[in-house]
Amino acid sequence: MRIGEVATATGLTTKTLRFYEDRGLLPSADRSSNGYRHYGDDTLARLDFIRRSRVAGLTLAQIRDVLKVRDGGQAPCMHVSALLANQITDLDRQIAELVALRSTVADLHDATVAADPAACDSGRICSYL
Amino acid sequence: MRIGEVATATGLTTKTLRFYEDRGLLPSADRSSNGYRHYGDDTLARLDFIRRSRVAGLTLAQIRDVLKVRDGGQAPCMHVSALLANQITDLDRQIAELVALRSTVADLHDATVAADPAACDSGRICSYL
DNA sequence: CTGCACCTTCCACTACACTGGAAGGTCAAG
DNA sequence: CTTGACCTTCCAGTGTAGTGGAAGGTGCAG
Repeated sequence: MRIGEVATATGLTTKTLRFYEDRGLLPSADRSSNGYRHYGDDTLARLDFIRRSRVAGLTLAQIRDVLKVRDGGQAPCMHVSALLANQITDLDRQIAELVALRSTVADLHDATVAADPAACDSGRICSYL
Repeated sequence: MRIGEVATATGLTTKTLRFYEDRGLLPSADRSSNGYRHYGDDTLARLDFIRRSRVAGLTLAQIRDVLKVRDGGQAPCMHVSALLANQITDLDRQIAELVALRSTVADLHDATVAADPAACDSGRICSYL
């Protein structure tokens, strides 16, 4: 398959496919005599793996590392398991931060709603923030 | 005060202060005859406002707009109130996304823990993702 | 032979908030 | 007079995941 066909089959753009190659998620593609990239069907499975991994919130760098393990002939199970565990820890931290921020902002907003406009001219630019 | 003193007083770097000026959060500073920036004490209040706004998760562009309203002589109350309301909506959306993602990733991780390593060699690169 | 779709590379740009470094001017102390 | 701590400007890079466009080669139909 040429790059455009892979793009159509996966819903990605040719730009993105070249970008993935550049970032090491796809191996350097075989070329026909005219220089066009040429892909086998295994590429579609690989791109679907990349898609699933993206949906799971992994970065391209993380996905690249998993693929590198796999391409080295090793089953990436342990690696993937550890990666997902880290991912969960990260997500919990991010969620906690956002929830705390939400609470802070909600308090600030409540103050703006129940406010005396005259207070606006204190020396702190805005009395609500 | 010179820029270094402001930096020390606020805990920011001189780089950041020049950057804020460039982005319109600080007005073009007065200069001494040698070209050095020269700040009044009101700058500290302004930078503290910027700090509080940053803590509330506002972007520099949003803070700049609030300051522009304020510098125009208007009390930015209504503007700030609307901004905070938007911010809460955004945060709720982000939190919901992260919670959903956390659930997806947790399910994937559970599968890796309770797994049969032999399944790793199916044609999908990694059977867990 | 000309148009069109397709492919190639390379460079720049997006948003965000800085940060690093080069090259040079200023000022007080020793 | 030199050292060192300041200050100035400007350019470039960080990380993320691409996107946009220029300039040019390839291959097939009409």
